[in-house]
Amino acid sequence: MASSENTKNGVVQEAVPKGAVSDGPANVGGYFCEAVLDDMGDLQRTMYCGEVRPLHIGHEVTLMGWVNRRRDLGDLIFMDLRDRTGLVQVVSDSGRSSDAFRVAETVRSEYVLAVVGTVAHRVDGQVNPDMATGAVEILAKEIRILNSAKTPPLYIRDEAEADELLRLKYRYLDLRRAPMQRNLEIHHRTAMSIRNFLSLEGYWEIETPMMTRSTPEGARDFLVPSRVDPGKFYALAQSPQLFKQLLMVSGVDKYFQIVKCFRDEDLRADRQPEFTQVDIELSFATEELVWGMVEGLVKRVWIDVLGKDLETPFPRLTYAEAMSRFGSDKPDTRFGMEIADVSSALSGSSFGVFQNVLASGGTLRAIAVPGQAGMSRQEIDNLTARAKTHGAKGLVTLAYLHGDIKSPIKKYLTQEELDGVKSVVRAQDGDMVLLVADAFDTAVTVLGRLRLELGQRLGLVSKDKFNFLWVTEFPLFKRNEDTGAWEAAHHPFTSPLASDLDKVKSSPSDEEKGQIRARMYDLVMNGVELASGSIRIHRRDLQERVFRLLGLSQEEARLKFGFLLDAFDYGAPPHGGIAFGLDRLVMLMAGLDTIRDVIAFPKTSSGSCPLTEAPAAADDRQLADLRLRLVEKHKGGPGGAGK
RNA sequence: GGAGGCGUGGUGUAGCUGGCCUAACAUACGUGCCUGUCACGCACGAGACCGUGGGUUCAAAUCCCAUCGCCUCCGCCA
Repeated sequence: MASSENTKNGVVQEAVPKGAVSDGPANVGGYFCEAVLDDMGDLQRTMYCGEVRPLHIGHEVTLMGWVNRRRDLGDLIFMDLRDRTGLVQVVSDSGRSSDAFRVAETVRSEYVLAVVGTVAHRVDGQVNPDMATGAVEILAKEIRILNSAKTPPLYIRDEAEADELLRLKYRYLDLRRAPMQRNLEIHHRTAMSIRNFLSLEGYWEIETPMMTRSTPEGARDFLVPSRVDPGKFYALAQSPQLFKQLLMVSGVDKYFQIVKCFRDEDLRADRQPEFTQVDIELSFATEELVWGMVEGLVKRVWIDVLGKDLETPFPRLTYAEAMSRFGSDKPDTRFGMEIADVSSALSGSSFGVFQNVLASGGTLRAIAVPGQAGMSRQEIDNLTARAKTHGAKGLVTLAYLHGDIKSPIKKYLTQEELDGVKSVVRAQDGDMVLLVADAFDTAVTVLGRLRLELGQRLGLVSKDKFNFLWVTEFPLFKRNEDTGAWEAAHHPFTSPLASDLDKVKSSPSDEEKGQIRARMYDLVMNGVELASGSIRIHRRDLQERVFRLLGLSQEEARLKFGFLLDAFDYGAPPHGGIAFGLDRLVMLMAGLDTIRDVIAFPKTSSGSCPLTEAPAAADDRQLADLRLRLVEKHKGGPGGAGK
């Protein structure tokens, strides 16, 4: 092009702020400004790119899409045109249609085109077996540039190698990539499958308020100041819990909602401040009813979305059993290495630490790590350090190798005791036994975490397994480590187990409080909590009693939950339900490690959105409307330049 | 709130036991050539002062301090 000389000056750069994507010289001096943009005019898309097949050969088609790649061979130009269905090759040569060819010469990556052309067989030997449309190509008759594009700051390729911050800033480009489109589709199809299933089962989808009142317990609320009533705040709903219970009182009978929930807590790979729940509630519920329904639902989703069947019913495990066997309330059952109680095998041991722990009500627990008896000194030290960060005071190792045993405490143990441990933890020759002596909770939690870490590291976790299970009979209350106060383990509306009801009715001691079990259940898959629910309390007297045990005065209870208690006075049916983390579910189905990849516009781990730059400051006028004044953020203590 | 990792042309990385770095490689981008490419090829070219601020030093991308951002984990998430 004649103007190419002038475009070389790299003019643009100086105007572009650092860190911004620069316009390529051609984009600026040349095509980007000069490109003659066409109108769709009377053109209508006749099919999608990825769906062209040999059966369409000879047909004239009109395709619309983005230029994925262009291969310019001089008098022959190939372009891969992309839409959400995939790619198809468009060919333009100087001989066939010189108009189309002239346009093709000016086209660049990510330009938006309308292509009219004939579907043709590829020339002999030029079929691309790696492409769904690899047997055909489009002989371009007309090419219209519907829009030009700057050189994108990320590659629109399947393999994402870009920094995630950049991907989030240009999310609309990141989402052009096929794997991301696939994730969005899986998300959509999962939601559709759930809607269909529940709808057919007689559940009504009902919307509940996002702006509601702050709940005192649980996660931190996102607050929304009221302009009309200055000094007062709404809270963004953490879950529709109370509303769905009220809907049961209303006689809705079966409710569900695919709903955004908000929690102002720190983020993780699988935690976002706003996330989507599948919230379900039904009247006259029993555990069996809920579990059966959920099993049917999950089965349906797996078939609809993944084309795979699941075996139901799912195995069940009580909380107590899950803790003692796996050291977790969400055990990953894809591999063994279960925790064993070696207390009685070592009860007579002369090792002082064991004696002390046992005497003070503690326990000795162990796992056998397969084939790891030959672990190096350093590996053992690392494991011990890991155990300590998880809360253990130490870690005892027993290496069973070639019929011999290597252990720092070998001299304190008899052969009988060593054999006893080996048989209780079901260790084979060549295994490394890890033993923690501590209070029950600490011992199993530490070993549970080591079990997970080692299972991962040793490749014992098979990626293609989906191991579902129900964890049941959770404790109703748990103690807050910091304050010592009793809190609801799930939420305060969870019904106690009938057999533990007498403990609720009386004035239980702390020990008894800790023993009260709840009609609560979690659906766990591969070590991830997928759903959580319970049979609720539906009677005022019982609800008030539970509030009291949680340390809520009658006054406070009425202030915060009066509307619920009142509702219970008017014929509340027994009811219960469950809530799924939809994004987590989709993440697991898609085989991903982070929930961000299945959410179109997620937040970074500090809660910001690089695309919109939210959160952002409010201007004075907004603050004035809300009668809010900001307090200066004070920097840390007096500058201790002591170093 | 705490711990760890990362931050170098548009992108992905190397360099980071200080001087051979007036920063390398790949890719993308631009120009030219090429009628069967499909990660097209070939040639030429433009492009970063190394997140930011301060310090140490004759000398810093490289060491130290602070700070910002991203990621992971712990706490937290009824």
